[in-house]
Amino acid sequence: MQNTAPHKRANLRDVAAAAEVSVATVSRVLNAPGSVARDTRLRVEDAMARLHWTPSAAARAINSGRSRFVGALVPTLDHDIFARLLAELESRLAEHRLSLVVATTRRRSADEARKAQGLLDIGAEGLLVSGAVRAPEFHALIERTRLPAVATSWYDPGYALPTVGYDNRAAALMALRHLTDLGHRRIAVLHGPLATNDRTALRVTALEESDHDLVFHATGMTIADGRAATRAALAAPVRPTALLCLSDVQATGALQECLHAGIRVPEALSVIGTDDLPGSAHLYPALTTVHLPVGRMGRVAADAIAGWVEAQRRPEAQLLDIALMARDSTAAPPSEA
Amino acid sequence: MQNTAPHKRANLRDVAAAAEVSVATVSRVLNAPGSVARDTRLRVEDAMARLHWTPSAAARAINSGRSRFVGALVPTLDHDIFARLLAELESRLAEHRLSLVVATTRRRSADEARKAQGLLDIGAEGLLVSGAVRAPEFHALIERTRLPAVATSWYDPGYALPTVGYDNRAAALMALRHLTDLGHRRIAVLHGPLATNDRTALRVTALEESDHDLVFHATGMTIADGRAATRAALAAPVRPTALLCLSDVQATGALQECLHAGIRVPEALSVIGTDDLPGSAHLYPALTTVHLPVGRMGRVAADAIAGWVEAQRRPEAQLLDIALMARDSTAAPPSEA
DNA sequence: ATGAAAGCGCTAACAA
DNA sequence: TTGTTAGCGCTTTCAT
Repeated sequence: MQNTAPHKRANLRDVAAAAEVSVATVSRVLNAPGSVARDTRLRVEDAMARLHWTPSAAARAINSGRSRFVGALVPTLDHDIFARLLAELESRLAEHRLSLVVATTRRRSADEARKAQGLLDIGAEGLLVSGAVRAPEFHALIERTRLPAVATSWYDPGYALPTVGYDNRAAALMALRHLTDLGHRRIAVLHGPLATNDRTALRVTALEESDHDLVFHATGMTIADGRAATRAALAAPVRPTALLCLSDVQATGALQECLHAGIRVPEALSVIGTDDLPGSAHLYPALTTVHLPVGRMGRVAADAIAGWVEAQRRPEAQLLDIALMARDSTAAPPSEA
Repeated sequence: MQNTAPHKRANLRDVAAAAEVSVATVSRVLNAPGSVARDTRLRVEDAMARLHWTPSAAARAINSGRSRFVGALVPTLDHDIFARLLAELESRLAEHRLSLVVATTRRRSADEARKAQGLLDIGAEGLLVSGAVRAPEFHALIERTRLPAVATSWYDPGYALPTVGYDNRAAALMALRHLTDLGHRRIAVLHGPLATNDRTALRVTALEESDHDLVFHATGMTIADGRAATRAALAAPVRPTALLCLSDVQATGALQECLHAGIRVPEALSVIGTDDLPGSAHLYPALTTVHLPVGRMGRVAADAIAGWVEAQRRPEAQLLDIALMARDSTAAPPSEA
């Protein structure tokens, strides 16, 4: 029989008592171990261990005004690109001793503001968002609270939030250039929804502004959508010699459709993607695509937001390099059509 | 010029002052609105809005002893299966007004205990882990702290933690049965690392214990690994007529390899997977596989942990159904070999 | 229905 | 180097 209370979690006072020091000393071995005499410190640490004590994050937060976590607002986790982004964010933030709380917006503008508010309510010190946020309430919130927030997946030094990402226009044009350099003139473009995805919109706009005569096919973001859009593109009166897909997922669908339809790639049709997903190099044929540095983007964004919340350093917009990965799905167009 | 303090975030006291009530009343409109007179409540709510006030999560946590978030410990986010699991967890937990903090273990036993401790330190009320956790320190931690924790991706009513998942042995045997029913006798099995993935180990063991004469090929969890292992399997002195892949990723690699090598599937070789990833139905040929209900698992697990932390209801282990998705990558073996 | 006041577990200014 | 003590923003008795 012990006469201590039944089973309450120990607190700092208990540790102080057990180590026969004051609460301040215990707090010191936590926050400034150097300022505590060696054997005092040892006694305290021993007491902490005996009582299985860990400081209460809530109590520390209330005093320090810091919660040590940031929120990430992504449209979905179903797309490999966001999953990889989060993975890198999480591991890099951990190095800054920051945790990551995840929220998904399902591409709904209403969710953007609501979930951002939710993250704020639970004490997020910063926000990471993917792409431009449409909801005006979101921006009002950020402005009002002065919450550090960085946007990823695109680059725009003029945006309200610091951006860490690549040049989406350049990515689309790089793919286009590759095709035209090979001699393609009849090119169909497969792209995702413009209304809910500004990166896609940027890519499409860049292509529209080029002098080339492109046919655009809007579709969804799944492999099945890519297949369907490919069917549509190939059924056009003037059949394209190349398919420019603004997402590797759609390109994957395009390749599948060609396989099913018996169309030889790249001999009869060239296919190029955008993203360079892990699987893209292993498709049949290996997909030529524009590499978007998602992993590095995650790390850079993590450092940016960490620097901001830790040291009040508002980061500059950062442009990350993209690169053409020429593989086996593109070639010169068939000599005569 | 205002003579209020520069720009401090409002607190409950400020709201009370603005509404000309006591702090207790403000607290009440938050926690028991019914017990406050209608127009007092209106006055308070108005003050809250005017001051843009939201309660501090840390302060509430310190008083209520509740942080309202749970942690998820997953090996990686790079695999579609974990990404989908997290997506479902997050959205379902949100319905319970719980947030999700993500931590990845990179399949390292040392990380399991370290990251779990980290989640605890920041105040997680519960833990969700994927698969069996090897690290003994993890279990010691759970036991000592009595932290609600549920394991997903497998089913074992005898495990230390409540499990929410499917029968991995049955999944492997279901795939095997499909092949043998078709007449296959020479079957090669492609599987991932046994040492770090217990679900894989369960599947492999089940196959080993069957009476069938199977050849096992251990490989990694990428498409490239699947391709390499397929090459190895097909180079065997007695060439298999079917490939049983314990992951759809490996099956995808197998299909790619066959495409590259000019091996016709399913005429010359049957390929079956396990997982039923979103893309699997769109491979060429469409992959026959065993469907694992990852989405539902996420929702069920979220409900389980929520019930536990909210109502101290330790959940029962839950078995989820699996199903064979017979598509185009399997057929009877070639008549003569 | 409302208010006064005592904490929750910790940090940090100030003293010694 | 160590201790005392006043908060941090909120919840929760206990009065009224």
